[in-house]
Amino acid sequence: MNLPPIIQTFVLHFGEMGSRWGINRTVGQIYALLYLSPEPLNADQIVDQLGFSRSNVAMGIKELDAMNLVMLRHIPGDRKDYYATHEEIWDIVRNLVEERRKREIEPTLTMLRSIIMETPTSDQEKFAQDKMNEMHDLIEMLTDWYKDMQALETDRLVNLLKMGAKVYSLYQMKDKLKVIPGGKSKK
Amino acid sequence: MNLPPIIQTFVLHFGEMGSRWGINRTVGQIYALLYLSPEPLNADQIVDQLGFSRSNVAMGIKELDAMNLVMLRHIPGDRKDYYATHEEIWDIVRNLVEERRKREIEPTLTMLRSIIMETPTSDQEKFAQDKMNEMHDLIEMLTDWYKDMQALETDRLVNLLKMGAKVYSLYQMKDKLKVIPGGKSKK
DNA sequence: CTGAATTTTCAGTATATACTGAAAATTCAG
DNA sequence: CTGAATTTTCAGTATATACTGAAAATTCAG
Repeated sequence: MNLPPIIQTFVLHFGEMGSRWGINRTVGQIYALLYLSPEPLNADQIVDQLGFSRSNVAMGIKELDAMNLVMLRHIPGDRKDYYATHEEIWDIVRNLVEERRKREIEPTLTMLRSIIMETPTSDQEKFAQDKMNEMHDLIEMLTDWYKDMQALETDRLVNLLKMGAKVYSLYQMKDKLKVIPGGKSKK
Repeated sequence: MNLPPIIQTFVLHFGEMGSRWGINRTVGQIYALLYLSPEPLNADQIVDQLGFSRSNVAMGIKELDAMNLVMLRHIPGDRKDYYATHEEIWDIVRNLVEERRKREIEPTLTMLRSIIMETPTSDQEKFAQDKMNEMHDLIEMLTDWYKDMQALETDRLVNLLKMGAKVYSLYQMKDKLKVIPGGKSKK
């Protein structure tokens, strides 16, 4: 690996972090490298900079592509495939959350729903079903909330997040409030 | 493994899901079993129901304990250690999020902060630092928001989440509103 | 259509992680 | 304090995952 120290630290960190996610070291490093690169990179450039085999890089790119984390780019007059990460960091976040939802939350909800349907044959099963039902409702509530947030435009979402819990005091006030016809919004 | 089918499906699912997290199959299954059990279980009971070795169970419990996902219980007149999950499902969620924050987010923030401090020695490093700075600010904003939410009582948090994006229209209205002295809150 | 450039696949191997059984350590009733 | 009950540790092994190099497949300039 032959990178400026600042970049190397970042790349190595994401390699390690990757394993806490489902993604392996190689994939984490490739992503980190692309994220920090001002220009799209081709597979050979990645090989040069990270030092693992060509085929490993190909597999890593394929995986990143399947997760929508990386975009294929072409440079006129060059047959090589170049890859880049999304420009806008909020697009990346939305994507990460969405991928997680698909891969982890949805299958769990499906499993829970099908089990909750079944008729329990013992007190033990009845108890277990009740617990699963509780879990199901909670997860569903969280994903519904998330879908709502996902639908907001980024700057609105940021506003809301920046308010944090302050929005709650507003919420509590709602019945004490009345629209003033001539009032001005901040915008 | 000798469990009622409903419970077995759930336990196996969490075993598989575990690997998408950082936790292994054994740990996932033990947790799922404890979650569905009306009573705390001891290591031997877990061995009987899940069918892996005593020592593996001991290690799994230790890991769950380190993550605060499991509580040690004692039954009068019995020397064995019994374990149970938290009763309140929101406690579980808060715990999971908190553990993740500690294990994934905090180290990343620390790394980013220390790199951002350094003086770039090239345009490439400058560019990389700018990207890291953007990432840092975004992560910090999200964790600040999360800390705010974590501090809310559960029922308030649930209210807020259930409102979803509707809270945003409230937020936009805030300058058009005025407190009506005699107004009644919902409570 | 040809063949050089490029990417992908895949069997084989290396590495990391999970799991076991036996032994050591700890706990506590008597 | 003793020793049976219980838990924990750990070296060895099994299993799963990551990685490589070579060969196959694909792409496209000429």
